[in-house]
Amino acid sequence: MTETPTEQKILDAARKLFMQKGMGATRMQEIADEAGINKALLHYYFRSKQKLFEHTFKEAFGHLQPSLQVLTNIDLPIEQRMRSFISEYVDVIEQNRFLPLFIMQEIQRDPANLYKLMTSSGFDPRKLLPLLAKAIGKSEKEAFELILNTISLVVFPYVGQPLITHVFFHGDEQAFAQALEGRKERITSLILSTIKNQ
Amino acid sequence: MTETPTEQKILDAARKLFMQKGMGATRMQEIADEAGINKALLHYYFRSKQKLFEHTFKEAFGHLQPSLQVLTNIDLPIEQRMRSFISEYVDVIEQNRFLPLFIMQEIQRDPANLYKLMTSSGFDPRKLLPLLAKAIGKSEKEAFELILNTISLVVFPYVGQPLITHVFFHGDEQAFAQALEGRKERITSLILSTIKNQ
DNA sequence: GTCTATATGGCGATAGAC
DNA sequence: GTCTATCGCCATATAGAC
Repeated sequence: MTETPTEQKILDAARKLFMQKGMGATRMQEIADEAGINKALLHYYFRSKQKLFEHTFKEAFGHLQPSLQVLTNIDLPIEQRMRSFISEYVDVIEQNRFLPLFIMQEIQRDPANLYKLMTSSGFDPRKLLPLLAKAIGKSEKEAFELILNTISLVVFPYVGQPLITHVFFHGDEQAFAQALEGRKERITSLILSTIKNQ
Repeated sequence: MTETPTEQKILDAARKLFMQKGMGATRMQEIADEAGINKALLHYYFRSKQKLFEHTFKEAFGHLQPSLQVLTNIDLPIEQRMRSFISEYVDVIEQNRFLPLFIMQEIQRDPANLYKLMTSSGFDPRKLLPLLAKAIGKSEKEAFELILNTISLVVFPYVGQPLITHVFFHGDEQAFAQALEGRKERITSLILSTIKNQ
């Protein structure tokens, strides 16, 4: 802890660039320039690009955990849980735009590692299905579909953002952001409509 | 047309590897090995890696075009159009499992190129919004959300498949496929419920 | 058309002075 | 701790023999 100013500058720069361009397309030189320091210093503080990336990623991924945890809070009614989950999940993504993309990539590369990352911070999605099934009074199959639909609706727009922005907003990212305003609430309504009885 | 056997071998190898690993992570050497020929031959038939990639991508992406076209068929009622679109889109993906991932990667790499690819085959998503807005009797903003939600629900499970299979089905891909059975119809119902008046 | 050998350039990483 | 200079590798691409 208690990071040095330089270390902090590096992390800020790395986060920003990884967010914008992803790990593969980001050059160490760019991070150094953005941080206003030399390329060699990156390797002095973090041994490799991979380690630097993992560091910034874990930091960001950790922010998702609270929103996942809320799903398992059986003291709240299911409607409330879903509402909070969607709201917090979207907020975190908005502040860490590269997270969905990274997760997509990591899903293809090593899904087991990603699962380990989740469980190691105390959230096991496998335990989620029985919990949700009971809460909605339906089968685990339907609980699975509930969570699948929710994540789909929340995450996809951000993964598709470059194309969506280009096609529908002529490259204007602010217009894209504006189009997504209030989407949290609309998704919530749509999802909740699927768990009403009948 | 009438490709030479070597050309065909290259295309088969390239398609397979690009789909599995993406353009950035696939090496020309790997393609040559998979095709059973030499690296230099790749450049003899296709001038560059970029050109080879675009060639295979266009081929695969072309399979999606018919399902997109059906959206613009104003002779059909909107409910029918959405139903057919979802059904055909899912069918194509089921038969080309890596296509969503392929497209995801291209979205990040070069969205403008992807858009050009769509329009060049006669489908312009920009013209879709006014069409859909009229059909559902709502604003273009709501038409945008309609198409966004639909694609999200259709595509996401396939992009997330490796993680989903690992977490919820302990690696059993058949169980995953089974869980998605009938999803076409469930998505359709959900989507159609959003375009009913009020 | 197909191969071997090599040019060319970029990037991550390191050595070593200060 | 921070810098300059450079190494070493790998990937795309090309030259040229056969």
